[in-house]
Amino acid sequence: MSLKKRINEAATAAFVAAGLPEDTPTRLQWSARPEFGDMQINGVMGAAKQLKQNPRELAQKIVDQLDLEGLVTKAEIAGPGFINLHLENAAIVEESTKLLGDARLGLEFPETKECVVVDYSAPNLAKEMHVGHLRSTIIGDAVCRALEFKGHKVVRQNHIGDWGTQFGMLITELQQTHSQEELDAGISLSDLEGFYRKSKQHFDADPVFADLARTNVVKLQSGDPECRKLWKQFIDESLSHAEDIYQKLGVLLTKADVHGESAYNEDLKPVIAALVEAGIAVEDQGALVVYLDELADKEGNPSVVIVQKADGGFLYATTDLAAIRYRVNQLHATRCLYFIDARQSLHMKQIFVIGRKTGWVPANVEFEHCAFGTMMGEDGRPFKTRSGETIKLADLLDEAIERAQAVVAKKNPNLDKETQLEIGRAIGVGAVKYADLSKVRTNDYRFSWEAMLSFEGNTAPYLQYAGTRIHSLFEKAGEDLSSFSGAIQIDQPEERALALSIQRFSEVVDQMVDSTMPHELCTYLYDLSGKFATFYEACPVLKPDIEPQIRESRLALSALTSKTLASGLSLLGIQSLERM
RNA sequence: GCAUCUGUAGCUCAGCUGGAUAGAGCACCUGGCUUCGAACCAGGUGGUCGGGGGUUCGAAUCCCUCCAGGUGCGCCA
Repeated sequence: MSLKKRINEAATAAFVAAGLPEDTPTRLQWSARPEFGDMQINGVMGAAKQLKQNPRELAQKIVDQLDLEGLVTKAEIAGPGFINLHLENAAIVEESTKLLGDARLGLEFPETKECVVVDYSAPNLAKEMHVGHLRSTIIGDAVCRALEFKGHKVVRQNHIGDWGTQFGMLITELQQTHSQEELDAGISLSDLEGFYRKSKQHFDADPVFADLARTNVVKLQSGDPECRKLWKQFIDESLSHAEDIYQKLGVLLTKADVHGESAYNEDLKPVIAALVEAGIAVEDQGALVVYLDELADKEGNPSVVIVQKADGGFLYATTDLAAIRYRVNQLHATRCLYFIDARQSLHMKQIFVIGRKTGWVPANVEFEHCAFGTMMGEDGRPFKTRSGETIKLADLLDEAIERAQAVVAKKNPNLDKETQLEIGRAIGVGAVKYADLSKVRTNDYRFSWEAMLSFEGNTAPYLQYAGTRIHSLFEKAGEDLSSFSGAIQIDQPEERALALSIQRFSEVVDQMVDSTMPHELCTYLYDLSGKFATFYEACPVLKPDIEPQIRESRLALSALTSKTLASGLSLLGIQSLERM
């Protein structure tokens, strides 16, 4: 159990002993300022208010009951009723030593293991992946990693857009640009984006083409073998492009995680039938719609969802409902996360409400829309090229990598070319991912090459750099970083601050697993790296006049920092480096 | 019109379920490399937390209202 949890248990016990109900929040937190000690209990004032007691007197009663022998040197009452705690160095040492030998760095396994279905990335396969897919892919992936590390079962779902009217257009384009022999042999498209553009142009300009396209949609959806074959080829081709991107990004999605819109085709009619039978969907102007009083506005107008078009066609609401059933019934989800653009908030709410109304979603299964904002360019408007086109993800990553490689070549010209390129990749990709992950995901975020690759402040390179310094330290010391263990002692304030920062890792991961907000981990890792930089500056390790036990202790603290940093980065899907 | 999100230092952003004197980075200024990696560190300048009310021991945080901006809103996904 972590230091904080142990102290919190003691605080709760003292609350109870002082006559407070067991569920009174202690509001134990790390102190905002050093003069307030290491931790502070803030819950006394609130409790005193409820019981109409004098907060300082209540605080005194609690302090009298507080049994923190061996953990805390003093507990003092301050201000209107804060209790400030000063931790015992020995306790910090003991806890740090434990963490050094613990691969999970203090993170406990969950009381109940959940099955978390995570919907993320979900590119539309009609087009090439662009920057709009980046946030879902990166943030979703990081949350999956954290959930798995915590010990939950994670089922990734790449809900790709592989079904819909535009595929009729694409199939027709394929037929017109490829001979039958080529089509039989299997297609290869180097420029998916251009291919889509051309087919769209033909569709708009050529009525004959457009008719063929519409016919092909119908044929495709009714299972025509030739259309299905071409469609399948196009999907495979398009998917392999996406997989190249995943590979480059270091994202864990594979083909096995793909479960696209087309997979729900068979269940669309049953979904509609069930909605109608339950009286939830009703006819309106030829279409089938669902009215939701649960989402009515202030005047009482219900929210409306169309689940089937007047022409009998289905919409993405229908597909999403089928996906809900699949995730609950087939995947046995206990928690479902959707990493989808914030602009779809209303849609997601509607789908979830319908899932509850129909009883498809049991009360004990959670559904959460993990929304994120739009990626903006440096001008504060949606991120586009100068000519107004969306930016391909492949191009964005290539540019990031090139820029990073240039910096590596400049900063560290001694490295051989191959290593420079390798490191540049890790830094460039890491910088792009971290820039995104480190912002609160629900807000729009401004993409800036300058801020991202200046490598200063709260950036991936800063964290990676901290890691390389530790590797370098161990190399110089002639010790093995990964297996190092040594007695820790705490004398200097910088050592103490570093050790305390390390204690927080497990609670931050817990917090991130709960909130699905990776920026919380980023903020923490940046703080940790900063604490290390300060320590590294103030506390020499290998200098000749350093006593052996100090050297050992500082090496141990460094090794522990390295472990924590590397674990944190890996949860974010960012590579740690030994040199850069 | 309705719904929803946002407004914090010149810029980019944190601020956890209300907690003490609102924090970082960039930029700017002052220091620190003949020995552990200076892609770094120490320090400084800089804020009516959009405006106004309210709730209370205490508000950037909760409630109301106004202002400004973004996004969404029945047959695309």
